[in-house]
Amino acid sequence: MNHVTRKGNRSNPAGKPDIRTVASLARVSIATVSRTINGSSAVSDKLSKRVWQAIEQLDYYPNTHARSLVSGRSRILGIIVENITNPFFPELIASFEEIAVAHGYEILVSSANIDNASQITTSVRRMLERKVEGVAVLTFGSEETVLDQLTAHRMPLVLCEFEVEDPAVSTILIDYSTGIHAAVEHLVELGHRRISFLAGPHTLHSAITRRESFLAAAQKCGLKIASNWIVECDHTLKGGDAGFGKLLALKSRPTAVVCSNDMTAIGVLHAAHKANLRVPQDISVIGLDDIAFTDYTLPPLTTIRLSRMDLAKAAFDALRLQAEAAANPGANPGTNPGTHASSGPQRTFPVSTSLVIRESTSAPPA
Amino acid sequence: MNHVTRKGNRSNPAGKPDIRTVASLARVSIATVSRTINGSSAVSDKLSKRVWQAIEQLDYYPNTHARSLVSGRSRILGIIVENITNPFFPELIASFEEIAVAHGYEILVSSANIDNASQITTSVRRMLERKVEGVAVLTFGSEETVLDQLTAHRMPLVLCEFEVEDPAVSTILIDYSTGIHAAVEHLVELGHRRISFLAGPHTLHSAITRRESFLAAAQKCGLKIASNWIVECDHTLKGGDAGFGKLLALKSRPTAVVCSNDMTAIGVLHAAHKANLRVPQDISVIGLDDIAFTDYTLPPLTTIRLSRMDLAKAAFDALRLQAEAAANPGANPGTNPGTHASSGPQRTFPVSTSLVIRESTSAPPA
DNA sequence: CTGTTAGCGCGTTCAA
DNA sequence: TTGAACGCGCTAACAG
Repeated sequence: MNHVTRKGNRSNPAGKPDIRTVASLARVSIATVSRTINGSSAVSDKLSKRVWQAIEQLDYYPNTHARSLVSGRSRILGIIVENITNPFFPELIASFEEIAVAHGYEILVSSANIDNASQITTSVRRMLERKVEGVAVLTFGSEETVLDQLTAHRMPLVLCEFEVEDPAVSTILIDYSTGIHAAVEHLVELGHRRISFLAGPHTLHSAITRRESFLAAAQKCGLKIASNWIVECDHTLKGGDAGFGKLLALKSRPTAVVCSNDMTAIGVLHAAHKANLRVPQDISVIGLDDIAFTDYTLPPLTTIRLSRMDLAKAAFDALRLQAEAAANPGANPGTNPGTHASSGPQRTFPVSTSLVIRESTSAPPA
Repeated sequence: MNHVTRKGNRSNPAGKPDIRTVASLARVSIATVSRTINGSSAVSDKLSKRVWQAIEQLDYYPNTHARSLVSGRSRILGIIVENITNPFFPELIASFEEIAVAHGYEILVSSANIDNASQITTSVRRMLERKVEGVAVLTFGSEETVLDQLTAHRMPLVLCEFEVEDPAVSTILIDYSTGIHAAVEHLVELGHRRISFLAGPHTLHSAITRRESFLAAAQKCGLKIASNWIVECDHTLKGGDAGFGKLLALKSRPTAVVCSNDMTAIGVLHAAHKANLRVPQDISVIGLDDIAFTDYTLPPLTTIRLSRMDLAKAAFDALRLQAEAAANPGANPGTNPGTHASSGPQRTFPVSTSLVIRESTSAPPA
């Protein structure tokens, strides 16, 4: 404790400006300063102007710790992601950060490995200690462990592709169907009939959804998909490489492959090259996510776009709704007055996907 | 304010456990609880055990906001990066996070565009408001603006490749020479004599250092580097693509190109493919950073490795030293007692580089 | 509309 | 060694 006791010393010229420093310079009470800053209650123009002037003059900014302590609101949102080496996640975090900051929230990022129990315990602990008002669990499906720990503390949450009874848990529902259906249709129109799917881990809800969307789309297009054309990978470069290797070993090979994410697809590009297969002349490849790199792979990758911006916005909206509701429990937003039995505030948030055609798809070899 | 006034209500069975909740359960004073948690002063084994037991039983964890408020230490470190689409930075952030968390610090990430003045003002403001104890400015060189604002607030800083008088500013000195020299030597040994360098922006200190290291290495190897073989790019995929385009227009083309970073090199791979040049048969390419993707480019990229882990550790060490020094000004670490005129605590931190040979380099065409 | 006052949860003096 | 009391900077009651 290095502050000399200075009870009642309202000028404090040396150190950082206080709310009291501002108050005395503006010749008002600290309450008035607080009110003008927060706009919590009307302040006369005259005083308000004096206060803002003092704030500017002193380069004053409020102490968020004190603020959080007294208000019970930290204005921090947590975000947990996995596998930071997939560029999709940094881009997602950046979008989330941008939106949150624009709305006056801070973010606390944790890139824990979701299957490492001690890591996720640490992650949860960090969120709890810093008193985040909600957590976006953007691990795309393997979130059971983190879920238990967080819901046990009544933490508002938003997840992907996984609906939960808990009223504090919202869900982002990504419409993979549209994008994946467009991809399959695109291949069929090019003349492909034999299409493979390199799936993600069966432990990820969204990977399962992606695979099912693919199968549904194939069926809709009247395609028969041999079961060994569906191979489970792990959403990494290496996994895509290895997964495509399995496809190569088949006697009856597909002419096109749709991948559960772009990393897998880039791995496939790599494997195809090693096998002296040209993309797209010998084999067509489609990814999913549309990360920045897909414009610069060889060849540029046709992919199913999943907007980071949309996803981030959905996550933020969900969390803010929860945080705001928790802050003023009386408001009861989202319910018509009079229909008090209605379903409460919005808890599912849709995000769409779409096909981006580049150069990794063409007609199959004759 | 949703807490019902409960002055002196030390049991508080419903809500989150308090330090007072712990104290009463352990039948000690709150001071004793504080002391056992922080180990600030000796507590008898008997009481200490009772306290820890109560903490566990209640699943208590301290309120960091209250802690920060009273202690003046937030235990938060800021990190400002640019261009999050370059995978180097996410990997760097993840390493920094891991180290910081392991040492009980939280991190506050900001991915502002350094040339956007309002964005960086926002970023600085965020750091200030949350009372971070130091900021790692890992934008690799274009940090003047952020620097002014932060040093004006006496914020401890660590930068790359840019030494500053201010005793609160530390510098990470990356030994590019060794890695770049190894790269040039590698090319020379393969038989190359005509080597190009695709530089980074001249506004980045580290980009300048990289270029100068290249020129020095070339000279050491007895190479003549035509001035139009040095082309300034911008460390992006697109920039590398365009930069290589300029090289192609030359009558006297180089047989190898060293790039200021991996993103540039991947752009070159792309451009070479478009120009029907085979890598490495027709042209050799070397990157810098060794991001995860370089293992999966076509062909896998020979590159100069700059360890994210080392860099993150250097940044953390620098900041912690500053933060600790600021917390207890009496300690005077890093000076021999008796030589009170010595230079004070460590302020420069070295990081090394090394060559990683993959498949994008070979002998030049005959 | 404005000021006074209590106390958010905790670290740290000072006495005992 | 331990405990009582104070105050970190701020917001939210409550008076006026």
